[in-house]
Amino acid sequence: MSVKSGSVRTRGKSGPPPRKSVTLRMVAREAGVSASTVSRIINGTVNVSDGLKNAVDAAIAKYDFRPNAAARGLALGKTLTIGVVAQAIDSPFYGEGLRGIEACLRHRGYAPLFMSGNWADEDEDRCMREFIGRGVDGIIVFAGRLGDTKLRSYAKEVPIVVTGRKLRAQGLFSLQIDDQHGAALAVRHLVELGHRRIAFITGSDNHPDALERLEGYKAALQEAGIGFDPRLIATGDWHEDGGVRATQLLIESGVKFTAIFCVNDQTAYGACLALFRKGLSVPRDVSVVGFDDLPSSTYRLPPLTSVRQSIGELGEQSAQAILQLIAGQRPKITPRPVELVVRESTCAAQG
Amino acid sequence: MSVKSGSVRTRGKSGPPPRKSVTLRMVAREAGVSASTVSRIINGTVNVSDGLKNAVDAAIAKYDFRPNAAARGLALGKTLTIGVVAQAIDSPFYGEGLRGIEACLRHRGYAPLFMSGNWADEDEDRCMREFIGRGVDGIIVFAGRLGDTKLRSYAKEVPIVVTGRKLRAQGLFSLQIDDQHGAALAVRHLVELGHRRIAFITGSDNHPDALERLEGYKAALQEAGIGFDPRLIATGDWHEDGGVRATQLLIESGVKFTAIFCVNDQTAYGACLALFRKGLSVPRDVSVVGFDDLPSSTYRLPPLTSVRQSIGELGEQSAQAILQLIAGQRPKITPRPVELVVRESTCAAQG
DNA sequence: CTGAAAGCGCTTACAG
DNA sequence: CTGAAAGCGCTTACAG
Repeated sequence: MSVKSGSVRTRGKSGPPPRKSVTLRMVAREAGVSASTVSRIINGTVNVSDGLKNAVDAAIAKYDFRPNAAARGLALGKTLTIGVVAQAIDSPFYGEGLRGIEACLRHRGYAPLFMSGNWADEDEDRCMREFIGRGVDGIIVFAGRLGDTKLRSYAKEVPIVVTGRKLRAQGLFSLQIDDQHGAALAVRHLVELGHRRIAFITGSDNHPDALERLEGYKAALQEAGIGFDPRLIATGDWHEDGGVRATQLLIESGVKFTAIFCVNDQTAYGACLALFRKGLSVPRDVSVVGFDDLPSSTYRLPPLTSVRQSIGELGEQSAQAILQLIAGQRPKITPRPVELVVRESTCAAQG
Repeated sequence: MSVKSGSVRTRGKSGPPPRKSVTLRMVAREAGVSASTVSRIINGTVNVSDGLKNAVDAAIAKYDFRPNAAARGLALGKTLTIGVVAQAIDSPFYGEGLRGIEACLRHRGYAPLFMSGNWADEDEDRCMREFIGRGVDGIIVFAGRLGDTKLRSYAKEVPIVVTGRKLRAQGLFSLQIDDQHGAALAVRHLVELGHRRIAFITGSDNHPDALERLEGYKAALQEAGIGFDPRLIATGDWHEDGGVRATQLLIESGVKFTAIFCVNDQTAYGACLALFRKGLSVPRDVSVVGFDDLPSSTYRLPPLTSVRQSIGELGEQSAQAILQLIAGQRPKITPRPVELVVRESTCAAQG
């Protein structure tokens, strides 16, 4: 933090270069018209003669003029910026969603402002306030955990789109995938392969998604006439590490199982590693199914069977929805249904 | 895109809620002082009596006042925003870097504006212009590929930090890791394990990082008295898929090898999968080493031996550097040296 | 069709 | 210590 005297001495020279901004007025003077006219031409809110348009375009090009976004935002009351709350920007899950959001937004002249909630309520709340202070035109809460009440109240200040809830309100839209159905798909697949002792590794802290997936697991079991055995349920943390630990516990508990359904792919990666450490082979000894179908699941050893939810697409849809909300329309968007992708981490039960 | 008549009818009601912004003046009136004073109190640029301060704080709290960032930016000539150019936001490599950047920035009141260059010069260039138009206070080009000349010219308009180059100039700072040394570390490790036929899968399009790593590979080989065999060099694309294809080609070419050094971890993941498909076991039949040491490499089967460069830390350092540049200081930051992390994808050469 | 003027909400020399 | 005023760069009714 301390500044060496040498650099103090030269600070004047090493400082930031003078940001000589080109303004609308300079362009206007060059083109021989008023700033208003240039503004209108740029925004296409007026019809002008080709000659005039060319003159203005030339002036813009000459000065390499780019309108000041802050000034524009102030005058317009909007910033062409969308706040995006995710839990962690480095996470295969969020990464994919953010890519979808960015891709969609960029085509419409909007830019995303990303912030991480770090799986903590206070952090997520801070993100919201920061976004509102920055005057974003809308906020996307991607797989967040902020309470519905809080969300509803923020929605009074700025349009909000959330994923993973049923919540609807004025200026608030939510997009939800069918977790329960997806989980049932996974378990049915295992049942069809002859598995009867199927473990489930859930996520931490009773997250709604985990609860729904557990319901789907139970439903599919019941459907197949298999009794629910609580000893087959272990708790992870949505990350690889939780999958490793939960699987170790499962093995050490001595309970018998020939397959594991994991609450998400990262948990499944961990489960596979724990199995490997115990000398168990996937799928020969234990079949494993994940949920999400992250891009990297194709490249796992063995490639992972998983329930696909197109997170990238969900991101795109969230972006579309927030833009519609901003435009004063009610979004009519439904996420694509989940589907099972069978790869090589599952096979028929032994014997 | 079309709007159903039903929603048109109710548009007035379903539109965005009136964003009744609380302004400095309202707070000032409430507190019985002028806007100037409130502004000064908020910014801490003045000493006031406790009574006055409390009154103002109360008024701020009462109205839940949050200064308008656009107005602030316009008046101050800065936005407290840093543009970050990455190639893809969904990528384990960039994800880790962006997390580091975000974490560091947030503590200083700055927010990152992310955009993806998509490995395309034009896209990256567009990001730069967009950022400048939005008046970001600085730009971080994280593992970008924009030409040095272009970068130098942009640096005249706004402070820039780039990773992966030697480039230095007024308002420009670069952070570079020692690719060559890292590659040599990997190959030496393989040589020590008795490998003599070591393949190298490089990245696409002669990216400088790939070139440097190739140099390191050659140097370590020479050091060990092993001749360079061009048939052992294959080209990937920095992604899993390229690793798969390159490895297939290597195998099908009939050239003998007992180890593969990959230009990055994702390529190594692909190599492992291709090996698996051909019935070859890692590390028993072929040892594999990656570069980056992505978080997920710990959880691969088998856990991957890799050259660690702390990308998250590099992100943090870039953020620190850009902040220093903005403050008019010359950054004095050096990335942590790379190191080899030995896991289970490498073992002694057979026979 | 085009320009002068006011205004977006904040900051900061400039005077008291 | 505090307020009135000007200014940041853009947009847009309001008049010609």
